Amino acid sequence: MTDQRFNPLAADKRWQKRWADSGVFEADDASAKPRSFVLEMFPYPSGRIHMGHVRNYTMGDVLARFRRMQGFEVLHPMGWDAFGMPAENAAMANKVHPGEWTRANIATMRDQLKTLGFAFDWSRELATCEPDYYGQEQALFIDLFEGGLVYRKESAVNWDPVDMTVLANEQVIDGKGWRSGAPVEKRKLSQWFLKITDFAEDLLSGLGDLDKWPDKVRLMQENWIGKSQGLQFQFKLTENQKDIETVEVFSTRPDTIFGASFVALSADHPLTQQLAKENETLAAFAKECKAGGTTAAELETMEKKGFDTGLTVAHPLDPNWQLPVYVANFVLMDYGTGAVFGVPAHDQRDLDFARKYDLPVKRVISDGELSDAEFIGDEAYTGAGKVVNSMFLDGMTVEEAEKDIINRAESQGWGKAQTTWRLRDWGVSRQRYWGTPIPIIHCDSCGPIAVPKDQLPIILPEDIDFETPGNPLERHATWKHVDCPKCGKAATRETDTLDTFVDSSWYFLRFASQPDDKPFDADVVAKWLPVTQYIGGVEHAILHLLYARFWTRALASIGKLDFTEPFESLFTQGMVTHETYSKEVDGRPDWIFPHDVERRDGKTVEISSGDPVNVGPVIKMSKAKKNVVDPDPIIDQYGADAVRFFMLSDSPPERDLPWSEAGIEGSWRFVQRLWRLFASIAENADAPAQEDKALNRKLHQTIAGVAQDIEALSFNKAVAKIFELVNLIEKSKASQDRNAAIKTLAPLVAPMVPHVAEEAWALLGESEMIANATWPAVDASLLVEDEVTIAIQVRGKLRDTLIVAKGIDKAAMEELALTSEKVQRAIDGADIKKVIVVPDRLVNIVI
RNA sequence: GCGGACGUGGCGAAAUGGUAGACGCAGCAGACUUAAAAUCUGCUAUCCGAAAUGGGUGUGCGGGUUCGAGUCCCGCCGUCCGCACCA
Repeated sequence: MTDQRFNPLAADKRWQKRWADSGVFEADDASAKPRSFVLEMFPYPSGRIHMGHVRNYTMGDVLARFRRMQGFEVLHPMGWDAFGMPAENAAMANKVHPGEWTRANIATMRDQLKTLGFAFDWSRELATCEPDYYGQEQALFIDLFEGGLVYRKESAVNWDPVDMTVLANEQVIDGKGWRSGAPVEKRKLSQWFLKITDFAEDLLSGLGDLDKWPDKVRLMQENWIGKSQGLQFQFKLTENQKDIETVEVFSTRPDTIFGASFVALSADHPLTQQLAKENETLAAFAKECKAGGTTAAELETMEKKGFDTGLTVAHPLDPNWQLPVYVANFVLMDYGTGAVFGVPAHDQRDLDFARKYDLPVKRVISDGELSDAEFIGDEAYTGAGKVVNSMFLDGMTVEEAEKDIINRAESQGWGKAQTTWRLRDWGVSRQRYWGTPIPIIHCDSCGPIAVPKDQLPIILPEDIDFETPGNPLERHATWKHVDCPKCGKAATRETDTLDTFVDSSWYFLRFASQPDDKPFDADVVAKWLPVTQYIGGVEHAILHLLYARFWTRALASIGKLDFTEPFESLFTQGMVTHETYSKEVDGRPDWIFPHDVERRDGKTVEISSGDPVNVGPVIKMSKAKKNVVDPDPIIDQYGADAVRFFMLSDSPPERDLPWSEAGIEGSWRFVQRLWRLFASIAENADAPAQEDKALNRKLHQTIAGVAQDIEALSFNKAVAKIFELVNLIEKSKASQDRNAAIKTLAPLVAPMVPHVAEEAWALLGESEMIANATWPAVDASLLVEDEVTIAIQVRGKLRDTLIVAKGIDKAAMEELALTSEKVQRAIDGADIKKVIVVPDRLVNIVI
């Protein structure tokens, strides 16, 4: 006698233990089977798992289990992206050591993941904050350093002048430090950079081969890398400024050179700095440009301001034409040459600037509709057209003029074709404790030198304090004081740590192979990599994915790997979103968890205090804004399978999923429905051998359809197909065909709801675990229908539907359509002009 | 500001340019039950209509291409993601 209901409380634990004890999900490096490396982006151990994690890992798990059933040797690992700022914030707020906090979070989250029954190979678990990981990362850094891919340069950071500390962009709110509230300044520090720009061309062209990546991600990366070709040339100053005679500019639109009305310099430009020494107002303006944060969004949305230096330059094609030279806050020293020429008629930013400082606006590109003297109002014309008002360029298209002017500049020797990139080198220095120490020693005599590899790992000191802001490594009494490994004199360690994006740029290699004495074994890595299917949030579309692609190339370039693309196929899932709730405290929002909020009398209030709360927009779940939902109580109530199934149903996986509790009940009922079906076989053991052809057909269509949908990660469609099958099975009369369909259903649902599937498999007398079962075979002859329903339209409007034999000829379809009473009524005696017949689909009668 | 996406019933959604709303949730009505839960059956875009295998409207808004547009093109609006020190 079987239980009427499936009891997940007992069953989940039992099967999770059996999977763990038997080691079924441990990947075998030596396997002869075809391989599949299924990887979900590893989580930051922020404290507890939230629904976004559950969605991400459920998707990967379904694919991993499905691939195993198809006969692949599957690598499906899990680990922890364990360095980062929140641990330091926790240390400051709660006086707990970042390591202790992080490791406790990992333990909690590991337990939570285990209750969901994911088919992870836990034997390969890793955490980036442990010396056995970051020590190997230090070795890789040294390899890159010795390979000439690491260098040091000055770069600006957000500086909090009150807390005397470097702030992350996230910690700058409206231009002020998040703790101190003091206006943030830009400060230059000497920092470590990786030469990602050496690979710009290759990272760009490599996108062309990533045909299993979403187009949108490739496009975003392409735009980010931002290759542009243009003209670089010099404007001669009409009066020399000491040793500076020219201003070098770069433009992607040299065709508009006759529309130039000013030259603008960055505040950091050498000429600006020289002039500022003797001009206090300019010095003050340059300083003002340094105020505020460092983000692109901030730079581009701030008010465009300029300072007239009083200098002029000569136009390269007309020595009598002089242009004023401004210093402008929107010109970046990092891009191009740090100086531009402004063409107000054809660039919005330049136009805003020209209107503000009353500079000439001369149209040099015309779309042909208007006269040459056409007016430019508040909108720059950035479209295509013919060149006008430009002497020898007149009448050319934009493209022709670009080519012509570049050829002319090169042959006359005043400029040259130049390719520039938006992509900048990767600054990896962080002035923080909780990260990988950069393995460099600074010696007064020898300069910065790499730590010898036999002295790795350089371990973070444990005895640190967060009482005072700033980098604890810098303040530590002894840690940084070492002898120079080269000359033996007293020297100091680098106290910057690595950007955590470095940690996530090679963890997939370490999952494939984790020897004690080196970062990875290239031969073993070659067996698993590239990652067959990578799954993660679209918010990583640019930075993480680009850095990982770069890191793989960098290692390949120094002979450590023999492939360049780490991720063969990429899927960017949508985020699980939720409203945010907050109360205002000291003018800043104090975030509140959804479970601490309820609706009372149409108002949203905090449960504990009854205070009304601000209801914010529906955005991705994040610990920072506390709009997270914890899966634990839901798993306790409904079991892992219902939670997993719910994450897969309904919403297409690439779309955002607004969290709602309502649907979980439905998933719970479905799990119970499955269980009753499985149990019903035993009760119908002596079922008659009646044929149910419709059911068999549906079964095989479902096997094929679900496999296709899982491969495309369209889980919501697979779920819908399973519902249709289950609906049909339930309507089917008890028979052997019905029993056979139910038995085949078990492996079909096993990747999604593995616990109830295992339980059913055992109930149906199987001794082997369903985790080791194979995917059911499809009888192709049952896939094709022999009848189809066709639509009959009159002037594109549906008037009737007919059931016809599949594959009947066009003439027969047309004849049938015309005999329909409803169609005749719709035609109402009018002349038939045309009849369109689409075989097995529809007939459209045009009158 | 720049780059990328998304927008279809009360809700999550489906639909190689070819019957819009499959499938699920919620809801309503009924069956079973002393009762409830669970389960089962039916209905459920919207308007007109007592109803109809009656008709009109309908995929964010405005145009266009096509025999035919949720799908393709142009222009808007709204929302979300990223913007290099959040991960």
